[in-house]
Amino acid sequence: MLTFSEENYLKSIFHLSSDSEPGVSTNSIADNLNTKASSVTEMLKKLGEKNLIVYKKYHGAQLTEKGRKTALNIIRKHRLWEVFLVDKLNFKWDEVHDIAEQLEHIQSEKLTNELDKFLNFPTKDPHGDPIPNPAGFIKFTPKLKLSDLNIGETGKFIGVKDSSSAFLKYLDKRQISLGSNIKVLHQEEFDQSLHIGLDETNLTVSIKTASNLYITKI
Amino acid sequence: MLTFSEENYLKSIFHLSSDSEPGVSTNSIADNLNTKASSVTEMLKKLGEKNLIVYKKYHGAQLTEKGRKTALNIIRKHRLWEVFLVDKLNFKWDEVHDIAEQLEHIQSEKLTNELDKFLNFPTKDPHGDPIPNPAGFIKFTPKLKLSDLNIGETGKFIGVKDSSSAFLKYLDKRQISLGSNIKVLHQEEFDQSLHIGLDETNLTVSIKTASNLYITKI
DNA sequence: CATTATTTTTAGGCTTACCTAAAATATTTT
DNA sequence: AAAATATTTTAGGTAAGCCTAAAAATAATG
Repeated sequence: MLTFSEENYLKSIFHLSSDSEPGVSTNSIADNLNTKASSVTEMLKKLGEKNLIVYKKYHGAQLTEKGRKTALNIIRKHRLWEVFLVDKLNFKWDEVHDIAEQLEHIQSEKLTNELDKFLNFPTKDPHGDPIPNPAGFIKFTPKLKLSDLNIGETGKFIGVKDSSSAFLKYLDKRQISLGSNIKVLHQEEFDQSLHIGLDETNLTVSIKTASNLYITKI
Repeated sequence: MLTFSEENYLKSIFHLSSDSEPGVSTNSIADNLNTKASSVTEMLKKLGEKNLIVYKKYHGAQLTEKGRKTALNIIRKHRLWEVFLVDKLNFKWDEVHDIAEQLEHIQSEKLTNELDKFLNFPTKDPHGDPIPNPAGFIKFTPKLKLSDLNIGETGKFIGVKDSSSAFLKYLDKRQISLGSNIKVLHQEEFDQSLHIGLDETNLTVSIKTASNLYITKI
């Protein structure tokens, strides 16, 4: 049985892990969790003792298999609850994160699995992120950004990098929604903004926006 | 914003309050929450400072209007989640309490109200207990027990006093379910057990069981 | 009504998860 | 590679919520 705090650290370490860098740094975790480096050090020691991470002083943390499974279970719950909130309770995709942050800590395997069944075994959450299965398997799709496309290419919008409420609301306003096909028509020289074709209309998005949209080439 | 602990104390004080006795005693709260009297004293001071209870040293605690509203909101969430678990996720009435104990602390008024709507504004939880409305109004029905009936009288089973998993499972086994009509046929002299008629069958229940079943005369 | 028993509070400790400030280690720069 | 900078850890504190044991207040009893 882990505390909420321990669970949040594991989740943070999971999200900050990349294939390239072996260890997740103390400061990056502190930033991510809005806490101080000294608090992180303390927690890393504890998680290390519980064999959830491998912690080497001054060299960051790496999830063990046990830690990874635990993190993925929390992420599974988070994303299932997000689907519940949007599909069943009429929440918008920009309103669900904070509530799911609370719900992800509810302990009941049966609950998680019954919820999964009730929602018809969804594979993605409302932001396009994949939902791990009960065994902790997660299907990663290569993360191509809209800004990576060449002029003339078309992509299908499948997820967001920045899932802040502000960004999600902005996308709603521009009517850019998950599943849309987006064609890159032209790129401005001076600010790299992209002219894109979306359904029957054309619009312009900044390079910053474009690099927050995940797509698959089609 | 209250902590889980503070919320649990308020709920406990609410459940232990009766019209007759003005204050809820320190020890009864300690028993109810499986904690020690000294911990309770400490918390009562804090809740008093927050104007959630009126606390007089050595004379127990009484909820203020603010405290009562807060307690009822937590109870509302607890009972709505229980309905959700039973009606939507196929849980049995004896499996929902512990999970609802966790879910009742989720903070989001919108979530509570959308859940209420999704469940079609239920008025009772799976154990027959009334669900407070968003304003904190709760409809109490007079609590008559099966053991209060006279021989020959009939009552409708509307709720349980003891909602422990063991008791609920026992009722399932005897096929005594919410809504059944129960007629008191005879009472044994030596152990006060009751012979009752339930649907087309007759059975015997101990006086202890009978005093844990709430009914309305019909 | 004084004595005994029970209940409640106080005093002093413990753990978790935070914090700041100082010390230690790594990394980068010259 | 030595000096400067950045990162991380250690040391020492705080608040919440729990604990045990002792003291104080209330309630029960002869």
